[in-house]
Amino acid sequence: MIRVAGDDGERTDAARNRRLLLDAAAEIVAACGPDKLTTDAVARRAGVGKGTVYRRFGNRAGLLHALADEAGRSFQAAFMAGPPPLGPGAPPLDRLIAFGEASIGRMRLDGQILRAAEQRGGPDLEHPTQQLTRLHLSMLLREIGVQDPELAAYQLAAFLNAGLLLHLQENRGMTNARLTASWSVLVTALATTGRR
Amino acid sequence: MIRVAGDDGERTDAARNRRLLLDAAAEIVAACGPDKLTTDAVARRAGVGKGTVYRRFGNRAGLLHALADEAGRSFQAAFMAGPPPLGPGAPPLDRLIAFGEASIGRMRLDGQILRAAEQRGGPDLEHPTQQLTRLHLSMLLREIGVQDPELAAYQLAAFLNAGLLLHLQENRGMTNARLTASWSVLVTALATTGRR
DNA sequence: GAATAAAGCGGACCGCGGTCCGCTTGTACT
DNA sequence: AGTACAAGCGGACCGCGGTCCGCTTTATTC
Repeated sequence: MIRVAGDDGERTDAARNRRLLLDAAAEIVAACGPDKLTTDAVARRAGVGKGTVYRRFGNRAGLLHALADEAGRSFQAAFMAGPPPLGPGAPPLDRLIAFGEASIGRMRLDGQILRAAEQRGGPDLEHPTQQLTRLHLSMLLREIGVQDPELAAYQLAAFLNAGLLLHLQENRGMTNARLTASWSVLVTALATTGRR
Repeated sequence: MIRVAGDDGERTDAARNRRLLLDAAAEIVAACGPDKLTTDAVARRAGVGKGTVYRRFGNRAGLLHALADEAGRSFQAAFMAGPPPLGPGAPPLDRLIAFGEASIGRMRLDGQILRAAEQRGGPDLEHPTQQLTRLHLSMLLREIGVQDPELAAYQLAAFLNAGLLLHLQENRGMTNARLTASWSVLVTALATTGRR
């Protein structure tokens, strides 16, 4: 088995079908919203069988996650390697505040998909994207000197959950300014008092 | 229409069926766990039609919620009218800490049902029980003088979410002591720095 | 107790997520 | 090119949540 550039162990037809499915899914979501995305419809539109959806993505949520990740890749790049205060270079507390602000602002655009990707029992806590978010948060929290940064990262991530933020924005009419302010208060409080 | 004691507008047969269904559900959960509870099975066991389940409880999650509420009634009583520090009489920060500790400890017993009652997109944020929790939290936060107590209550409640806590306990092996400690740090930080 | 309206009831039915398994296709080796 | 085999594929199939609608029971009025 010889592997070539861009190959991650996938057969060429499999890779092609992954793209077909992702594109089909993106079109359906754009047209009807994530709630209307059925695995049948996306398979039909992609011109493949339904089994292929599950082979590639595990389940419906996996497909949505893959979609959300494509949309969120630039966000990841921004907080990992972009300009401060979101990216490296700024003090950790500033980066935390910027991260929350960016996460909240992002909801208007990608929130629907992110929420749809969460399945019963809240977000997939062990999904790579979630892990990356928490890793980032815990790194910043550790720099600040917060006790138990891993667990604190879970706490903070729980509030940045798409389902919650969208609910607050849409059903409770909370402005992004208010959400951001409350986030700032929380992380500032942790940074000031929650030291080791 | 003459109403008698205990009557909340339900016809007698309806009330009887509600009890039959709740009892049947409790039995199934006790025997097989909440994941095995199907609406068909509970209807069959209660000796009623499936439509009745939906007439009484709206959906599967509603049934689980009703079940969880029965189990959690004593907890509600404890933090609303029980002895301090959980109940009234203690300083608000102490009550907050006690509330988190009690919520965390409660998971071992009722966590399964509480998690099962949460549906896609996290917990039912507007369910009366959730509202009561947040009302309690926001009251204590307001006493302390925290900015925007309503929103802070959402933040704190997000961390006390059953799905998250159970995940941390079961899949990440976190002890209740560690969870409680982190909760204390968080609320103490808010109380110290997050003032208006 | 007869009439009547409303509330309740039940189970057939539907759509969707997810599985399964026999068939096909791509890949590596000769 | 030929062969062998793993990987991929597709769509029939299943179980469950949720809806719908014609029938039954209950409560009220006269």
